[in-house]
Amino acid sequence: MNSQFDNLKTEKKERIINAALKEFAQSGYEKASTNGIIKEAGIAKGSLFNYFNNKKELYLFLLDYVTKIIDEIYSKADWNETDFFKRMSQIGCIKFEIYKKYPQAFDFMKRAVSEGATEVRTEIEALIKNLISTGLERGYQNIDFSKFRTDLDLEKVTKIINWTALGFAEEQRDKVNSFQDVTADVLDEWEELSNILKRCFYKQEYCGDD
Amino acid sequence: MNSQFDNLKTEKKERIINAALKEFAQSGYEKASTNGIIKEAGIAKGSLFNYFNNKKELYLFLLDYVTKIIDEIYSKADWNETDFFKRMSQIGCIKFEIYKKYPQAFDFMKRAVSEGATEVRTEIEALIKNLISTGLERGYQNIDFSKFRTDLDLEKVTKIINWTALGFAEEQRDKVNSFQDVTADVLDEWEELSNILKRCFYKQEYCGDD
Amino acid sequence: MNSQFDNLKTEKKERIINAALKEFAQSGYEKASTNGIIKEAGIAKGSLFNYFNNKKELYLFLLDYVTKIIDEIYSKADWNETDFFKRMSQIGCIKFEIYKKYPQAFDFMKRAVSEGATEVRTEIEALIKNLISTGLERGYQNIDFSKFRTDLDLEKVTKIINWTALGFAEEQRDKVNSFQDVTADVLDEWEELSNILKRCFYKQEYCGDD
Amino acid sequence: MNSQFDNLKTEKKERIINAALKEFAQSGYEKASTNGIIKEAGIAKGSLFNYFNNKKELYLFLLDYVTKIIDEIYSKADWNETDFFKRMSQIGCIKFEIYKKYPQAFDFMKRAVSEGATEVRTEIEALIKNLISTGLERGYQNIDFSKFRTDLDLEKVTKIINWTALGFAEEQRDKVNSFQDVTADVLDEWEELSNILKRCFYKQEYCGDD
DNA sequence: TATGAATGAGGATTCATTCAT
DNA sequence: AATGAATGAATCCTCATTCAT
Repeated sequence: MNSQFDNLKTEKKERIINAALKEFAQSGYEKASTNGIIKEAGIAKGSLFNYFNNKKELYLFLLDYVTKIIDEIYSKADWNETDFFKRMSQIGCIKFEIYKKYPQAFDFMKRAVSEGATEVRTEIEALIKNLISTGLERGYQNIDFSKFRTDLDLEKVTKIINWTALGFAEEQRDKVNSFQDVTADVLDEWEELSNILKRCFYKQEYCGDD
Repeated sequence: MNSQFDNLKTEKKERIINAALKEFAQSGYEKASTNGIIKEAGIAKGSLFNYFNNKKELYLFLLDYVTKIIDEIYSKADWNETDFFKRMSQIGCIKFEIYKKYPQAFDFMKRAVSEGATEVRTEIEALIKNLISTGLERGYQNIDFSKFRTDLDLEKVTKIINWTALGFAEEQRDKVNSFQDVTADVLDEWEELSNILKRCFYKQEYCGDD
Repeated sequence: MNSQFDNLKTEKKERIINAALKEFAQSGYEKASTNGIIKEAGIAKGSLFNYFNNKKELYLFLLDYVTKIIDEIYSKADWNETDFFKRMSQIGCIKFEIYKKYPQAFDFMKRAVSEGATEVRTEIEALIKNLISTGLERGYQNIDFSKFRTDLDLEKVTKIINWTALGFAEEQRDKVNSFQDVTADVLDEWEELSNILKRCFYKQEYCGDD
Repeated sequence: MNSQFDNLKTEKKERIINAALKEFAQSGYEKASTNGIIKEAGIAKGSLFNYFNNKKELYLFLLDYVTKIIDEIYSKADWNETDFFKRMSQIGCIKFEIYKKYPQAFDFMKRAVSEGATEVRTEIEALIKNLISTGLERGYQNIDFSKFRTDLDLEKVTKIINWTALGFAEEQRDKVNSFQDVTADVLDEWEELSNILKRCFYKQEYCGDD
């Protein structure tokens, strides 16, 4: 079980976690090599299987680990900000900060989303579903929806905005591939998109560009 | 070569193609088992390698096969329709029709897009690049962009619409997972989204829900 | 059986024989590909197995074929020449002539001698033994052994000469590898070796260099 | 690498080495079956590939192994012996002793010399070239060539003697095939050949049969 | 008689997992 | 608790041989 793994020194634990995240992120579940992990982590073959009974258990542990990191995003957000677009920008920035801190975790998660291995797909999908639902729930907390035009279906409008944000994020990710160089440019471009959306979906008095 | 495969009876060819599409869609390139394919297709171990010299060649053949199916979409579209949203609906419907005819091909393509295997990634990326460029080119052919508001950046606006369409399609796919039962409902829902977008992005005189 | 093969047109027979000789010479028994043979010969897969029940039978047929070619060597020699060294030179020259006519047969034979495949080794060894014994028997026919010194064991002396000839031939083969460019030089060098041997093993009155 | 293999118990290492030598000697590089080796050695399928990454590496290891055995021959010879024939006899005897100790190694080497597999041919040829050059160099070390007649080309004379020795060795090997029973007889026969050669090639004062 | 598609045993190699130390 | 050698099922692929046409 994990009790044995938990009792390890923090440094060793991190070494193992990072080695495993990296390997799974690079190669996907099935192709990831336990040999690669133990080599990178500098531990013995048997040890890995002492800590985690098998590959799947290790993968699921990591899935749980990154979930906690994602939770960090939400715990850091300023839930008093009531403007929908400002909240989105804020969360985007925090995501980015955390990415710089735990890059492997993000690469792992990115890979997990498109993971095809039947052995773990179910768990990943459940996690994603959960993440999305609680994410939306928390993401919409304290938002002042009264700024939106009342002649448009609010649910649909927020969907359009979310899809736009998602599409934009995807586009940026494809463009940079490693989040190293992105900063102000990306934010500026998002600002422009935000303004278009605001002008369309907000009541006229809230359309100011600030 | 494929000459031997081409000479097979249509029924057998389809059995093999579908078995392979299914296996690759489920497991990805590397983990897909040729054993699984021949078992599902009901052919002998060696036969598959008579038809295709190796796994990669088989995969590339399938990639070509689905490309042709995608081309079918465009060849069936009415390129005289100048309204952006009507064109999108039309292509969406055709896509859907073809999906019902070749469901595995779509799952295969979906998987291919996020395929990580280095052995075939180059080919996939080339194909995608080609698909996107000719796709956009053809997709925007004859569109009357003068209907759009001139005070908004047209490029960004079309991006928002495309992301919305993509996000909506994804949502529907996740919802139904097998496209068996969806029809009018989906179209109605898209119509509603379309109307919101039209009201926001078209000049006022074109916002009629026609 | 071979009756079916025998009834083939000469041209086709030769095409098949040469293709097979070439393939076996290049790749050895086990690694030789029946596919390679039928492709080179321009016949159908099944045909080869109509003519010869299996790979081994084909190989054995070729072994027999080249044996007949070797017999040609002896049938062409001038058996009235009684000088041991002149006879050797003569046979060497004839060998060389025939090599130029049937190069594949020689390459095949060369490869056969060092063939390791257990499936055919027995037959090859029997053939070689037979070739050597009848070869020696015929090679020594009509030779005037009275020219040799009587104080040396004749059997041993002829052995030494044969080993020298063999060693020399081997050396030349390694040097040229394809018998294309060898001619006078080789003969001259052999002449020199012959003279040394003559001076040692012939009675003094026969040591003249011609 | 070989570190894992090196750490094995001597008995197991020898079992594997001998099994592999035997298989490669019998079947040649390409046709040699790793299955055959592991079966003969009594180890698991995967183990062989733990010790040696692949077939080629195993083969190259064996090539190195037999080279060391050959070096043993030279390290045991008495390099103060200046008589050419005595030196040859001596090395011949040592070779024979070692053959009795490592029969498979000799069969392996014999096969290697005529190995056709392109995958290992380069390495074999390099080894042979090295073996021959250092072999000749060491073999002729301290030899008193002044014993030879000066009216004969020394280079050619030594060649004749070497070819004779080689031919004789080959003859003996073919005769006994397992070297179990040969001893004094062979030496006696070689002595007789030596005497003939000495009487022909040495200056008269050194022809004593001692 | 000639064909070539179909077969399947066998090839080398990989890798998660076990277990004696 | 930690180790790493041993395992063997599963991987893709080859090829001599068969057999229906």
